[in-house]
Amino acid sequence: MEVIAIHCDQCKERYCTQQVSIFNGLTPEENAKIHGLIQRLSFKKGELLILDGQAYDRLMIVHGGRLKAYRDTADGKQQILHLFGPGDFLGERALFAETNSAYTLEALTNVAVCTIPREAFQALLDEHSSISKKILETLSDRLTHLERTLESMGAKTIEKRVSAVLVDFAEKFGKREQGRFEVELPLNREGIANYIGLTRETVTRKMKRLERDGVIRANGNKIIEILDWEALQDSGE
Amino acid sequence: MEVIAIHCDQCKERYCTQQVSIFNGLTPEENAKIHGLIQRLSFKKGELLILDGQAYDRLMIVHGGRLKAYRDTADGKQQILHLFGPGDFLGERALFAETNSAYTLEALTNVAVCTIPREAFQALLDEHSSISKKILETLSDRLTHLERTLESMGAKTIEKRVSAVLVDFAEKFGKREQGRFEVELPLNREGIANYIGLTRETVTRKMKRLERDGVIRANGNKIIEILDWEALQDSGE
DNA sequence: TGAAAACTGTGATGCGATTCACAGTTTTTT
DNA sequence: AAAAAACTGTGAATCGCATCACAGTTTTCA
Repeated sequence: MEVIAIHCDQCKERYCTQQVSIFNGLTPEENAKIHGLIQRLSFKKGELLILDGQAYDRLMIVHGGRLKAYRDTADGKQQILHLFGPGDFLGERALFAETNSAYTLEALTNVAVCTIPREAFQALLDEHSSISKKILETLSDRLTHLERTLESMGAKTIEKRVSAVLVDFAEKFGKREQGRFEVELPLNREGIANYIGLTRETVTRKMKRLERDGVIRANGNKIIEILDWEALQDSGE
Repeated sequence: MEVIAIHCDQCKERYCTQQVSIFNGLTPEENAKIHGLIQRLSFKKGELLILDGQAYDRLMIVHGGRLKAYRDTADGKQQILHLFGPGDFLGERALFAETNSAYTLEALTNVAVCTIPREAFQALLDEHSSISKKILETLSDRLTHLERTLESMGAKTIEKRVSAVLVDFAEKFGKREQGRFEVELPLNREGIANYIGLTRETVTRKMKRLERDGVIRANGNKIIEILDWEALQDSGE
């Protein structure tokens, strides 16, 4: 897979600055100014946006689509570290030092992103403390989330790990539709396995069991309906 | 165990503001002003500073000693999430919202801490963007660290997990002395097990094996000497 | 729409971490 | 310095996840 950047012309219509919470509360002039600093890019499903270890010095904001951040491990697997969706940003590490990326970033769907160079963004931070605060808040949330993930990996039984990741996906990617709560899974079974440190087969078996127990219902491979939210959460605590 | 706060009179002499990187680069007047906002406390080994779920609205900066942050899990174990030492801060979540603590905080040694109320600290952030940046940087580092931990928990073999945590401790708590590199372990075997999601016995066995292989040497229960840094790191990647 | 590709489900087997129990050692306390 | 408390080491049995292999199903793409 190659790293290809395609300029996204449709994106010009809707500014990231209006879609992304870290830029909330800015004046129209400020918005316009920031808009001038932004480069908009789009990528096709499967493309790699950043490679592990590659130099990287921009803040990236996800406009639309889904991304996964992962590292290849010694035994040939991927450890998935984060999933990103619309409104999420990444690359904040690059804001403080000349660092290389700590992971590979892959498009799970077609995606549109906005990027801002380090210098420009640092200037923004100095001028607008509200942006700093938003970013602090987001990083703090991400830490909390990672802590929860870590907790579920360390102390929970395997069943609970699977339940926990489904709850996780449900909160981020699920939606209520005609009374049913459906989640379009951002990863296939193997991806889920790589996310929570299990094998594909084990994830399959545990999810099947949840289905047999009436906790979830599969609708094809990618969509699950959550039937017994309670049971899913309980087994996660 | 009770939550007891003892005022630390010796601490008055040395200000946190001079010891902690987030306050670097401030003028003496600024320092004095911040100093007025700070409450200094000390705790004895084993005391609980904050309980999981308890309301908490201050930023806490570790002046001296070691702390662990953990959550009790359903199966009666502790999942240790962070270890804190001098210069570390915590409670940043409280800066953005009325949240309750996400974990219990316990003193591993006698500790001295400084705390700043939310409002005062928010005002500081507005006035000094350098502080914001330092905190952003620290949170970003903590995320990176947590990502590494997560990776090691998900994809590495158990041996590698143990090696990885020892490297981790060595970087944070180790020191070179007369040519030997010694680490005073911040946790006992059970604590290490709770940190990396294994059992006490397994940690014991893996560490014994590392000792047999000449990678480390135990000096009592609490201190290990690292003999083959290379081997320890390699098995961590 | 139909063929190809990707993904999922499931049985059998083995390995290795957990569990349990208790002896041995280190550390703390007085 | 002695006694108590806390922690560590180790064997044996068990349980559960990983592995391997392959059939079945879903999704993709022409």
